[in-house]
Amino acid sequence: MNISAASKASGLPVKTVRYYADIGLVQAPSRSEAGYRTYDNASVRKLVFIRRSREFGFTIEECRELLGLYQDQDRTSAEVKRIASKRLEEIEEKQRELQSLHDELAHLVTSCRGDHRPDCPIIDYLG
Amino acid sequence: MNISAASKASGLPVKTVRYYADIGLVQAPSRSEAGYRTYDNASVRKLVFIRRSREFGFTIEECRELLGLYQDQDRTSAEVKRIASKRLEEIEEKQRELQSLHDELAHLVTSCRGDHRPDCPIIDYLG
DNA sequence: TCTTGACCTTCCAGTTACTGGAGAGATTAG
DNA sequence: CTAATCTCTCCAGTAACTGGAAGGTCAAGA
Repeated sequence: MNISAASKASGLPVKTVRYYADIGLVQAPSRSEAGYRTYDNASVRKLVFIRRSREFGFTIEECRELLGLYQDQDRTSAEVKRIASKRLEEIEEKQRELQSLHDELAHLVTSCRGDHRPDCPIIDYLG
Repeated sequence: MNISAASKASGLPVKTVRYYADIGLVQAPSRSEAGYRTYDNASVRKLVFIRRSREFGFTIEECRELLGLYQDQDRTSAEVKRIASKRLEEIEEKQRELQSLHDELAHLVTSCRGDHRPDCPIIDYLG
């Protein structure tokens, strides 16, 4: 499999596939005689694993940890759960932030007439 | 006012106050004989305006626009409302994303026993 | 007067996780 | 044989700062 096939199979852009090997997140792939990267199904599975982890918002370093656990037959589910719970708390924290931001901004937007005149509660609030 | 006083008064780090002038978001402040930046109340008000706008998640470019409107006596509230509504929609979009992420991850975390064994629905889901 | 410590300056580099593009070699279809 | 498509490496840019080094300035106290 050349890189574009691995890209399609994994759902990651070609550039990103290269990048993940550059930073050592995945093993550097073997090369063809011409120097082309070649991928097998196992590599693609790891790339998919990373893509899904990234979609959950895990950082690259967390993906590194998770991938390590994925490949470790002696892992404990406690370790995985710890990392996932941490991410879950971050998500919840972000949700709380966004909620209060939303409420405040929604209130301002509602109370702004949005006409040709300069009076504006949004500007007043910010200034 | 020297930069650290302006920093305290505006609630922005010293580095950020300098940065905002470097990128032309605010006017370059006047300098003392020794080359120290000097700030007045009007500058501080603008910095506060930017800080609040940033807290709402407006980008620097949006802050530039908003600050322009803030200082424009001939602005229309419609223009301000347009920018704020756009941001509000982004927040709502992000909230929806986070909500589905949250639900999925919370479900996985709940169903993971988190013990010493390797079996883990989180890892299974990612892989 | 000297010194110490807190400020201030500029400039450069690093952060996160990619993404875009240039220039050049390889491969494949027609 | 040629044109299109891949692939390679390397460099730079993104957003919005943040950290740190090297060095100048200022005010207070001994």
